[in-house]
Amino acid sequence: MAFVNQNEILQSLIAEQLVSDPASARGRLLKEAARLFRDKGYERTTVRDLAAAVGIQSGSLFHHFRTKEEILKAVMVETIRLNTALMHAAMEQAGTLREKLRALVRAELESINGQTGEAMAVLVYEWRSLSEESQAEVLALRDHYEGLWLSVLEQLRTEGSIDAEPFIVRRMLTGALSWTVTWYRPERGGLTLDGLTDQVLAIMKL
Amino acid sequence: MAFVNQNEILQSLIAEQLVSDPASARGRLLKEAARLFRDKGYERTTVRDLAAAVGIQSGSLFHHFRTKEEILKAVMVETIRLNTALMHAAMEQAGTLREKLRALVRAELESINGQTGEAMAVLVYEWRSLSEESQAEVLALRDHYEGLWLSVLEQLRTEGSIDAEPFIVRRMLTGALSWTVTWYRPERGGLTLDGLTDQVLAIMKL
DNA sequence: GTCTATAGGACGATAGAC
DNA sequence: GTCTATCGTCCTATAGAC
Repeated sequence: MAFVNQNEILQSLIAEQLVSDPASARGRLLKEAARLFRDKGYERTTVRDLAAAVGIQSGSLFHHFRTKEEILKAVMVETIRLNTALMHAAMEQAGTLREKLRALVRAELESINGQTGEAMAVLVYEWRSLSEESQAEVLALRDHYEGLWLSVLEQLRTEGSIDAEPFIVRRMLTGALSWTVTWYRPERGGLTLDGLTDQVLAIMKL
Repeated sequence: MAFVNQNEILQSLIAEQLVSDPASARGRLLKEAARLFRDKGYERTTVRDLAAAVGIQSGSLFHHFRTKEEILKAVMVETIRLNTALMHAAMEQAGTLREKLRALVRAELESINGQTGEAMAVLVYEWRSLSEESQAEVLALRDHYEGLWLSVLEQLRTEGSIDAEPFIVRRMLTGALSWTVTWYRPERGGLTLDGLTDQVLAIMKL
């Protein structure tokens, strides 16, 4: 990951209009929305809270988004787009299969506990707040992301490096890694993101 | 687990008034509340929904519980009490350390995906809906439960059977196992609870 | 693109009869 | 212990001026 220019990836996604520029009005609102949705939950966050966080009145919000739910959906969609691109880049730099798996674990831990952590938590905890139609759209985006994982795990299975079913391994890892957001505090405690990645791989029979 | 009489444990907890009798008015309400809170979320579940689920009017609810939040707290408290007792019994029947770990994994998967699954999901996903004072009370109860896990994992570490830090292994397992509620469907697919337990242990380096 | 003002409805909780 | 009726509050979203 140290050799991937994460900012270059972000800039190219902004240029393609796949994610909002964090400096734009829309981008700033989505950033604040992610924080509020994670901290208070989607239902307990009011449009007044959202508007106040970017310094406007609640009525003005509806000039940018038609409904409150559209804001939640935008947070999720842009987060998946960004993280899929980051993960793809991280994996391509890895050589062996084992290194690829490590790169995936490291990148997902970084997504969950780094800059996009608030939005990733929203993706997990506020899933039910999304309408069924929106859920279907977001799920379609996730398929690419999950495909990266499954491809690596299936190859590890084929060469005999893992015993369990690849899709089950992926689901267990999804739960284990996303749960870190509830307890991992890099600032106090001394465990770095690389150290945490080491621990995950030390638990696994590889 | 096959030799533990789960119903006997439940009956003794009812006798000690640590959990409500599922046949009582209070017990039936808590069961319906767990289902509604899991399906729609705490915030989106109204007191009118809760009352309708047990066939009374919304005003009548407040004869049994002072506030809506008190219902959420009761669901969580009684669920932890029951599952701590079940897990304790499951572990005592196991011989070796490795068998104890398997018993813990099996028991937690059963809590999450069996009868108390709805309430266990509420415990994870609706945690933020609880006031800070209530959170502290429920956390105190969880300490016993977590102590059972840590004791086994630390012994496994001492004998060299696991490489990673016990408390990190437990947290990864918490995430992985609780996440199964989002995808594991025993009815279709053929994977039994024992099969799922096998997969979890097959992923781990033991 | 932001403001003020408010429509229109849903919510948690209470009061008092039975 | 349940009912009916309703209070007071908060919510999302809209309307129209600037």
